Amino acid sequence: MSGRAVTLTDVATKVGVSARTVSRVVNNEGGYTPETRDRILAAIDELGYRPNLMARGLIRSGTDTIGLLTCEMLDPFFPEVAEGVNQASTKLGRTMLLAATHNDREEQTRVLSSFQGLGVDGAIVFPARDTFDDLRAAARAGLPIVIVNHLVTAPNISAVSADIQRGAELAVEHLADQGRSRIALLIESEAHHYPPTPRREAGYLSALERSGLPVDSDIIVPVFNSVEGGRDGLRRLLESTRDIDAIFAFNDIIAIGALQEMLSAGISVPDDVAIVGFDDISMCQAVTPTLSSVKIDREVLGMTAVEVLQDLIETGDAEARSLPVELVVRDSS
Amino acid sequence: MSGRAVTLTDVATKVGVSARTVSRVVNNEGGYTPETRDRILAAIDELGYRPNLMARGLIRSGTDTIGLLTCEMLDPFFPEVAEGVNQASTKLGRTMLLAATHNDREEQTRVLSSFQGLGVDGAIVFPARDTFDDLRAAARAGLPIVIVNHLVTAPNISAVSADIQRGAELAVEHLADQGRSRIALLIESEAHHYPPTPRREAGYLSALERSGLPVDSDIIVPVFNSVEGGRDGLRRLLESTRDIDAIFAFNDIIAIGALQEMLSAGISVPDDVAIVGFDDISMCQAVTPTLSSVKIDREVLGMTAVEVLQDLIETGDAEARSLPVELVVRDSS
DNA sequence: CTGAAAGCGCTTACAG
DNA sequence: CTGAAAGCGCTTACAG
Repeated sequence: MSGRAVTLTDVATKVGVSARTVSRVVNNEGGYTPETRDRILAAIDELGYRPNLMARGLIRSGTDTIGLLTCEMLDPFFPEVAEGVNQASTKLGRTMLLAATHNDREEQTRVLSSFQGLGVDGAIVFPARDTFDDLRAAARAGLPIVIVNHLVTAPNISAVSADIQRGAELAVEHLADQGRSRIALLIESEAHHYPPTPRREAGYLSALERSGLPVDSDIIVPVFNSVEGGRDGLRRLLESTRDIDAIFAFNDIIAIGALQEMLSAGISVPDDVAIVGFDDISMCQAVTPTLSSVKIDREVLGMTAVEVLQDLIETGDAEARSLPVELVVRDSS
Repeated sequence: MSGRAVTLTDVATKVGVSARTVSRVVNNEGGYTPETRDRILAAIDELGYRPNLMARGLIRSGTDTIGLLTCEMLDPFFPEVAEGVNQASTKLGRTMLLAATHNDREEQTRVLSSFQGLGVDGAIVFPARDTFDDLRAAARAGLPIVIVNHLVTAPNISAVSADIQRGAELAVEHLADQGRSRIALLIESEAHHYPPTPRREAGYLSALERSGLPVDSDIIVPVFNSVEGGRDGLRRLLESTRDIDAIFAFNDIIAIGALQEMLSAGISVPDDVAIVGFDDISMCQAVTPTLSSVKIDREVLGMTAVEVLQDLIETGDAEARSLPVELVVRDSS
C-alpha cells in the first residue's frame, strides 16, 4: 500500500548522516550536537518516520508491550479490568495488547503464540479452563505471566486474585445477620471444573457454619452463567421448595435473572426473599430493587496485575497478591 | 528470562538440515520428503519452537494481525463490536490486537504508532474526536484503516456505520404514532463536536417534521453521557416544563438515568411519559419497566468492519458500508 | 561527536 | 528434494 514505509536509513540519507546517528536521536541517547539533532528531528517529521518495532524488538530484550488475554470479552467483569491494565501499562510506557480466548484451549494457545511471536514483554491471563500446564510451558519458554483470579504459581508465573471466598462469606453472613436462615446458593453449573466457584461455595459453607446454620443441598442449585440461567435456577428452586428466605448468587448476572423471576412470581424482595449478587457490576444500580453485591475493584485488580507483571519482568520473580473485597448493601437485602 | 528462545536454526541444527528446510516445513511449502518433515516436526515439538513473528514480519508484507482501536472500553457498546471483530478475524486466520485511546488524540497517536510499528496489516478505528487528519496521515503512510461510525473516506481508508439517523427516526416516529406530541430529546452535550450526535438530532427533527409536530428547543436538552447525566437532564427538563409526554434519549445509559429520575419523581412510565433509548444494551431488559431502544447489531458491525478491512488490505480499495438498525419496543413506550 | 560492521531470526530468490 | 547467500530495519559493541 502506498509503497514502502520510511526507514531510519531514509532519514539518515536525507540529512546526510549515518543511520547510527539517527538511531541515537530517536532513542534520546545523547552524543550529538543540538544542531544535528534538530536537523534529524525535522527530517523525521517531514518524512513521517515511525520506528519499526519489529526490527527493534528483534534486537532488544522487549517491545514495551504487554498482552492481556481474557476468556470472555462480553462478561461485564472484564472491560474494567482491561481499563486498569491499560492505565497502569501506559504509565509504564507500555502498550497493552488485548485478545480473547472464549475459554477455549486451542484459541488460547494460538493467541499466546501470537503474543510471544510479536515479542510482548509479558502477559496477564484470565486462563481458559484446564490450561495451567500450557501456561507453565509458555512461562518456561520465556514469557512472564501473571494469572488473574487463580493463585497458581510456578517459575516465571505469578498471580493476582480478589479474595473471593471472603466475599462470599461477607454476603452470606450479612444475610444470616438479618435473621435469614434458609439461604439458597445459585452456583455456576460448571462449578467443579473451575477454581472461582469452589471458593464461593467454600465461603458460603463457612459462613453458614459460623452462623450456626445447617447446610441443605436441596437449596444449592447449579445454574448456567446468564440472566436466563438465573431465571431458570430460581424456577427449579421454587419447584422443589418454597421454604427459602434469602439467595446468594454466583454473580450479578445470575442474581438479576433470579430477581426478575421472583418479581414475576409475586415474591417480594427483600421482604419475602433477600438476594445478594457478586461482582457489583453497574447494572446492580439500575435494577429495581437495586441489587446488593460483593464489590471487587476491577480497575485496581487490573492495575495490580500490571505491577506484579512488571516485577516479574524486571526481577524474574514476583509474589502473588490477593485483593480485598467489600460488601455493598442495597435494597435487595 | 529462562534464557534465549528457540530459533529456526536451533531446530535445523538438531535435525541436521538447513534453516531453509525447516522454514519450508513450518510454512507448509512442500518440497520435502515426509520423513524429513516428520523429523523436523518432532524436533519443533520437542524444543517448543515458536516462529518469531517479528523476524517474519520484517520480511513479509504483513503479520496476520489487525488492530482494533477503541475510544472507550467501558462503554457497553464496545465489547460486542470487539467480539464481532475477533470472530471475523479469527476466521481469516488473523489475530486481533486491541487498544483503547480514551478519546484522546495523543493516546490515539501513540497506539497507532505502536500498531504500525508492530506491523499490523490494518486497523479498525473508533476515532477520537477531531482526528480524521491523523488517520488520513497514517493511511497515507501505508496503514489500511476502517473507521467505525463515521462515513469518512480517503485513500486507503474506508468506513462502516450503522444508519443512526434512520434509527432516531424510527424511535421518534414510533412515539409520534402513539399520539405523543411533546417529545423531548436528551442529547449528549458535546453534540456539536462529534458526528454521531448530529445524526440522531437530524433523525429526531426529520421525524417530527414528517409527523407534523413542531420543534421546541426548550425540550432539547444537552446532557452528559452517563446515568447521572440522564438523571440530571431530566431534572432540568422538569424544572423548565412538565409538558412532555415522551423522551428520546441519546443512548440507553442516559435513558436509564432519566427513567430512574422519572420513577422517583412519581411520573408513570409509559402512561405519563414514554421513553426510548438507543443502542439496545443488555441492561434494557433488566430495568423496570424494560426499556425500548434502537438496536444496532454490534457483533455484525464488528464483523462487517473486518470484511471491509480485508478488502482494503487485499485490493487497496473498499466501499464504505452502512448497516440497518431496528426498533425494539418494550414496556417503556 | 560520529560512523562502519555485525547480527537479531526469519524469508526470498537462486542454484543445484 | 535441499542448501548457501542476501537482506528486512534496526541496535549493539567498537573504533576514531
